Amino acid sequence: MLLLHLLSEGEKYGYEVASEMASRSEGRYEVGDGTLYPVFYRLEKEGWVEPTWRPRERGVPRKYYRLTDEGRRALNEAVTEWRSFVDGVERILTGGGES
Amino acid sequence: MLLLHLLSEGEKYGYEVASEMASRSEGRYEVGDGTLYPVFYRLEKEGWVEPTWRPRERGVPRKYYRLTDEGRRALNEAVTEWRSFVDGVERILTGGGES
DNA sequence: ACAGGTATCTTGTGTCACAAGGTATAGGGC
DNA sequence: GCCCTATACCTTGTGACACAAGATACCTGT
Repeated sequence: MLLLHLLSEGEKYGYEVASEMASRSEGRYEVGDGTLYPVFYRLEKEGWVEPTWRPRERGVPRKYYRLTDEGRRALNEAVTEWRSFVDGVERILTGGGES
Repeated sequence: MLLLHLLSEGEKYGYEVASEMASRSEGRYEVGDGTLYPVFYRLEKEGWVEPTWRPRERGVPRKYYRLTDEGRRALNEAVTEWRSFVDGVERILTGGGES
């Protein structure tokens, strides 16, 4: 979901997303690349993102991912589901418990 | 965390907790017993809960779990961590993204 | 030359949620 | 008496996944 969201801001490549996750979360969500790339593959398999290799004059080529329309739908759905989940947990957590 | 919280309301047994999860969440978190019991074992191994077998005049005996002081500390810590996590996700989710 | 940052990918490990199956007791319907 | 359902506990196997570690390759600064 977070990956899809970051891509909704525009085409990005893996390393960039990883850096953004780390900086935006102030170092609390340092997702390693060994975790990141498999997630991209899953999203691609679902048809939610589309990769494009962009060679550069200098440096190794970058694989940019673009969010598809399907992906945007999936993102909205995922966010709704996430918020519902959080609400549910909070309802159990605040329901009658003392501590 | 949810298990610990439910036990913080008083000694409970497995089947009871599963039912409460389902009813409180209005059927959205139906955790099966094949999931539940292993969780109890993990909590017990950490010293956060303590089981007591209570035989009944009728029916199979029930295994009640009680939250320890250690468990109460762990619960508070887990809730704090959970809220921090949710805040972090929300920060990424609302930070500059259009949809 | 070499160290460190950029950039992608693969493999192996351990954890865990869940489904499915097993055991046992009790009550209700036929 | 017999089956079905509900209660109540437990175990095993499967599949998914997060993560660490390692591999490859290019570029920059010292």
